Amino acid sequence: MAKRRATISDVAELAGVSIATVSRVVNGTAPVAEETVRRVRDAIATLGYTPHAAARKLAGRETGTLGVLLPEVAAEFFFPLVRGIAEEVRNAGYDLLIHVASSGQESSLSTPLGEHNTDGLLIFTGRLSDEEITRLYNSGFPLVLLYRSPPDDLPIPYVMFENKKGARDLIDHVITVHGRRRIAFLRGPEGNEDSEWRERGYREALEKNGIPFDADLVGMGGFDADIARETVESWLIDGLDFDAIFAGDDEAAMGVMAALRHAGKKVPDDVAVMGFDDINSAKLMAPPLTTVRAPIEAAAAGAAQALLAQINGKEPPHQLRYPTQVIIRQSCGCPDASSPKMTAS
Amino acid sequence: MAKRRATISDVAELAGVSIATVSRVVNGTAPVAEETVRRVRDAIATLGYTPHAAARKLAGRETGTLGVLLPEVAAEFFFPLVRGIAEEVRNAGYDLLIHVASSGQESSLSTPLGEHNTDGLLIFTGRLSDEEITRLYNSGFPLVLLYRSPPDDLPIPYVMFENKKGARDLIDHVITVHGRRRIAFLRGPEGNEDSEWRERGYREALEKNGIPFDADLVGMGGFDADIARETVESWLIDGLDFDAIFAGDDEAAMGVMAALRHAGKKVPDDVAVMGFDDINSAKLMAPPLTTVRAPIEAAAAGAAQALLAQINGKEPPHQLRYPTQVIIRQSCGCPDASSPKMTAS
DNA sequence: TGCTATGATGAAAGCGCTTACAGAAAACGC
DNA sequence: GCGTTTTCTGTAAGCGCTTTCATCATAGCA
Repeated sequence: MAKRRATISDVAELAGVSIATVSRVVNGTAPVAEETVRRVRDAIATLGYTPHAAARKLAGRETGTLGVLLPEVAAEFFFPLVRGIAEEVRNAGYDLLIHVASSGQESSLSTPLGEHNTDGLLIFTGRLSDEEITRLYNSGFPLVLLYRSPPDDLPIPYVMFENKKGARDLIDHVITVHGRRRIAFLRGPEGNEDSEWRERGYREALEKNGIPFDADLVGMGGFDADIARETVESWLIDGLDFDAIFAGDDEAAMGVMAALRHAGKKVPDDVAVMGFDDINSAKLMAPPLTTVRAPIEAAAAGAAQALLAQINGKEPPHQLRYPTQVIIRQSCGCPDASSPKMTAS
Repeated sequence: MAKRRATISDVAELAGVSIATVSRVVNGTAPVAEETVRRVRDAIATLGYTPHAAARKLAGRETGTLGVLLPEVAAEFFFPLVRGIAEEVRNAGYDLLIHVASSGQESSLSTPLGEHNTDGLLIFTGRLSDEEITRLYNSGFPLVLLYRSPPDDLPIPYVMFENKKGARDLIDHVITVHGRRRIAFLRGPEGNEDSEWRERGYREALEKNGIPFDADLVGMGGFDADIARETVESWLIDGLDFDAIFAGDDEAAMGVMAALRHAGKKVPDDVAVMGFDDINSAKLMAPPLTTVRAPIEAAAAGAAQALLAQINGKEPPHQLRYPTQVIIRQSCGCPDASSPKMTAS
C-alpha cells in the first residue's frame, strides 16, 4: 500500500516545468506565469504533494520550527500557556516543537530542541541550567525565558507577571477588609521566581499593616495540590494557628481547601484561602476562589512574539511584564455578589 | 557572537579522518579502530559538534520524530496523556512533535505533522476528518487513534477505555446503593465515542434496574465545566426533576457541582454527582467526586508503543482496550471512609 | 531599428548527513 | 608464502529542497 511520497521532481515532471519553478510557486519567492502556476498547482493536487520538512530546512537557512521547553509538572496553568504560544507561532507560519522534559535530564540539550533543530527556544522556568542558557545565548541562539530572569544579567528577553503587586494587593485585602492577621504562605517549587516575588508581596503587605513576619507560617506548597494539602494537614496536626492561607497558586489552593474541609474547618469562616493565577477551575471551587488573575495566555503569546521578533532580526524588548489583577470571590470572606443565574429561556 | 555551527566536515578535518568515519563513530554503525574513535570523540568535544537534525533526517529514511494531534480543548485530562506519550517516545529515542490544533483548521495536514515530518502520528479524537485518516492510512503511514475507532473499519490500531462497563457499574451503584431513580446524563462533545459508550453504559444500568430512559434527563456537557454548568443551571430554572447527575467526565462534574452549589442544592443529599476519568482534582472537590478511573497515562503509553511497534515493522494490536474502575468517594452519597490524616511527625 | 530593462524559467550548486561500494591493511589458513 | 577473510576507512552518490546565476523571450524606449 505504501507508495513512495511524491517529491518536488514528480510535480515538476507532471507539470512539465523545472523543480525550481515548482519551488517558486510553492513558496511564492519569484514571479511565475499565471498559466504555469495553474499547471503546477494541478500537479501538486493530483499528486498530493507535501514538501518534505527536513529537506526544506536543510536547503534553507531556517528550520521553520520553534521549540518550547516545559517542566514535567503538568498543571492546569500549562494550557493557556501552550495555547498562547501555539496560536502565535502558527500565525507566523512556524511549527511548534514541544518538549516535555522528564525529571533527571535536567540540563542536556542532547534532546530534540538543540540549536540545530529549532530557530529559537522558549524556555520555561528552571528546566535548563544556567550554563546551558549561557552557552546558547553566547552562540547567538534566539531565546526567550518564561517566568524566570536570565542568569548573569544576560540580555535575554523574558516574560514575567507583576507577582509582587498582585500578591501584595491580595494580602492587603484579606488583612484590611477581613481582619485576618495570621496569614500563612505556601511557597512554590524551589527556586521558582514567581514564588519569590509573591512572597515579597506577601511580606510587604504584612509590613504595611504592621504584622510581623512569622517564619512558622511559611510552608511548602510546590504549586501543587497534593503537596499543599500535605503541608496544611501537618499544620493542622501541629495545631498551628492561622486564619488565612495564601496558597502560592490556584492548584495549591485546591489542595489547601481539601485539607481544610477534611479537617472540618470552614472556608472562609475559619480560614480564608487565596490562590494566584485564576485558572479556569478557580471560579468553580467551593467556595469560589479569591485569587489574582495572571494573563497567562497573553504573556505566552507575548513571549512567542518576542522570540519571533528576535529571529527576524528585530530588537525584542528585554523584559515583558504583564499586569495582574486581584479577583475577589468568596474564599476570602467576601459575600457572593452574583445570585443564581436566571436566564429566561 | 554567532559563530557558525560545527559540521561533520569540521570534525573530520580536525580528527584527520573522513566524514564517513565521523558518521560511523557518532552512530556506531560500523566498526572503527579504537584509536580513531578517540580522536574523533576529542574533535567532537572540542568543537562542540551536534549533528544537524534536518540533514540527518534527509539522509536517513526516518525523521526520528513522532507527532501527536490534540484538540484545542485543553483539559486536565490532557496531561497524563501527554506525559504517557512523551515518556514512551523519548525512551524509544524519538522526538515528540505536539500539534495543538486550533479551531477552524479541522482537517488540513498542511500543518507541521505531515507525513513527511513525522514517522508516525497519534491522533486524538475527531481532529482529523475521516478522509484524511483514510488517505494517510492508504499511503501506509503509521497511525494510532486515541479514543476513537477508525473510519470504515480500517485496521488502524486504536486505544479505548472500557467506558460502557465503567459507566454501567457507576450508575448501578447510585441506583442500587443510594436509591436514585432520576439520573441525568451530560453528553460529551458531539461525536465523541467515549461519550457514546458511557451513555450506553448509563442506559444499560437504567434498564437493568427497570428504570425507563427519559430523554429529558440527557443534556449537553461537552466534557467541559462551563458548558456543564450552564446546562445544569437551565435545568434548575426549568424545574427539571432529578436526584443524580452523571456528568460525562470529571471536568463537567466540576461545573455541575458549581451550578448545584450556587442554586443551594446539596451534594450528595439533594443530588448525587458522578464523573468519569478520575483526574487529579477529583479527590479534591467538595465533596470528593465519585467517578470512574481511566488509566489515561497508561493508555497513552500503550498507544505510543503501538505506534513505535508499527514503525518498526512489527504487527501492533488492532485495539488496545484499557480497564476502568469505579472510584467511590462522597459525591454519590457514600460516607467518608477516611478520617483526617494523622501523620505523626 | 537597435539596445537595454523586465519577466519567466531552467541548470546546477550545495545544505549536512548516511550509506553503499570499494580499496588497503592486517590477520588467518594450509 | 600466497590466497582469502576480516577490519577499517575513504570516495562518492544521493536525500528533497532553496537559490544564485544564466538564459531567453518580450517589451520599453530613444
